[in-house]
Amino acid sequence: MTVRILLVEDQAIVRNGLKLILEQDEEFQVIVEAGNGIEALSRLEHTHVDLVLMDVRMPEMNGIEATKRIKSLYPNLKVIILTTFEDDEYAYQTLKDGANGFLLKSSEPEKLLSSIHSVLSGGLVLQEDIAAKLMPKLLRQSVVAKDVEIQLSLTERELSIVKLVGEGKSNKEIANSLFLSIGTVKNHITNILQELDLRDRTQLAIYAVKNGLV
Amino acid sequence: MTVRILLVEDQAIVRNGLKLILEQDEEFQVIVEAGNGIEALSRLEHTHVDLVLMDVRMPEMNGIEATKRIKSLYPNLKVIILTTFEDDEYAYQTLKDGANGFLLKSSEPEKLLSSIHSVLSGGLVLQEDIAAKLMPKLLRQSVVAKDVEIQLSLTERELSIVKLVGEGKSNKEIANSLFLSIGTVKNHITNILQELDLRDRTQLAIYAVKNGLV
DNA sequence: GGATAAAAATGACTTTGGTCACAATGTTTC
DNA sequence: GAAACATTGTGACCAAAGTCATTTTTATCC
Repeated sequence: MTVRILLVEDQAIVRNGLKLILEQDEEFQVIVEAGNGIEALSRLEHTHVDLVLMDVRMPEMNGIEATKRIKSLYPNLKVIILTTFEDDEYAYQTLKDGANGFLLKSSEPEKLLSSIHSVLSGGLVLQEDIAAKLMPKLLRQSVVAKDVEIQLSLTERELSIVKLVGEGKSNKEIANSLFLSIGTVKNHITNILQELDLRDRTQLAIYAVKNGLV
Repeated sequence: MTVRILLVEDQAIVRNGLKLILEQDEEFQVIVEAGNGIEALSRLEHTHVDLVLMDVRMPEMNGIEATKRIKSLYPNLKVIILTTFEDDEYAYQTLKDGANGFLLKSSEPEKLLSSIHSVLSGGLVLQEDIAAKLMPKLLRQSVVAKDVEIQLSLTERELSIVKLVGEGKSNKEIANSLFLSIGTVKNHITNILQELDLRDRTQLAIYAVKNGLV
C-alpha cells in the first residue's frame, strides 16, 4: 500500500531534496507538490492524498494558516509540519489546529521517515527539541528541559538562585533558604543579570519560567 | 547497534508477549525485566539500558511514580509508558514528569515498534487516541484560565498593565507606552497585587507567563 | 440624580532591588 | 605556584518599586 503525499514547500531545491529522501522509502510517493498554502489547498480539491508535508515559512499563505484550513476541510488527513529550530513559536498554534506532527528539516533522513510512519499509524510526533520547548509551555511546570545555553553560562549556585527567583522569592527569602547573606544573593543576581543580558529580577523570573526552569 | 531495553510489567504473561514482539526487531534486546517500580529502580542501578518500557498499573510502585524517579535520576534515559485506553488520566502527570511516549498495549506490533524507533531518534510519541484526549486538556489549561479567573477580577486597564509586567517592562516603560504617569502605574499595580493576592511585580510577571497572558 | 466604580493623578514615605568596590577563601587548571 | 574562577561577604549608595491618603473626572447602573 503506497502512501500518497502532498509536499508543500516554496524552495524548489529543498522540495526536490525532500522528495528524494521520501522516495527512498518505497511506500512513499510524492504525487503532488505545491509552493505555498493556496496552491496546496487547490491541489487537494482535485487529488486524494494520505499525508501532507508542510513547510512553515512560505509566501502567499504560510504553513500555519494552510494547516488550519486543511484540517478544517479534511480532519482525517494527516498533516506534518516541517520547521526549522527557530520557528518553534508557531508550533503551539499549529498543534491547536490539529497538526499531527512536527519535524525539523535538519533531521536525519531515517528519522524523518520513521516519524512519518509513526504518524501514519496514528500517532502524534514531536521532535525532541520542539517537544522540549513546547511542553513547558503546555504543561507550565518543570519538565526536565534544563537548557543547554543556560547551563553553559551559569554556575550551579547561580542556577539555583535563578530557580528561586523564578518562584517569585525575594532576596531575603533566597538568602534564608540557601543560608547566605542578602548581600551575597544580590551579588549573584547582579552577575546573573549581566550574564544573561537582562535588566532586573522580573525579567529573570520570566526567563526562568519560559525556559522551564521552574 | 542494539537497543538495550528494560521491560517493567507485573503480569508475566503480558511481559513475555511484549518481549516476543520487541525481539522481532533485531535491534531490540530486552536485557532486564522488572515486576514493579521499585524493582525497576534497583535494576537500573546495576545495568545500563537505553530505553524503559513501563506499564502504568503495577503493585508496590506504579508506573507514574517510577517514571518520575527514573527521570529525575537519569534525565536522558528514554521512558515509554504502556497503557490501556482507560488509563489516560495519568498521561498528563507522567508527561509532566518527562515520559518520552505513550503507547497503547492494544497496539499492533508494528505500530509499537515504529513508535519506539521514533522515540529513540529523539521524538515524543503520543498515540492518536491518547493525544486526542490529552491535547484539549493541555490546550485548554493555558488559554482558558486567563479569561475565567483573571478577567473576572481585573479591569481592562489592569489587564493591559499585567501583560506589560509579564513582558518585563519597568513602571516607567509601562507609563510611557500607555501614556500614564509613573504614579498611576504604581497605583494600578498595587491594586492588581492585592486583587490577585501576590506580593510584587516579579510574582505578577510569573503569574502572567504561567497563565499565558504573555 | 445619586451611588458605584474605573481611571488617572500627586506627594510623601518605606522597603526592596541592584550596582560597585573590595576582600577573603577554596578549587581547579595549566 | 600562579592564574582563573566560584563562592561568600561587607558597606555604601542610588534607583526603582510599592504603600497610603486623597482628589478629580468620567461613565454606568438603578
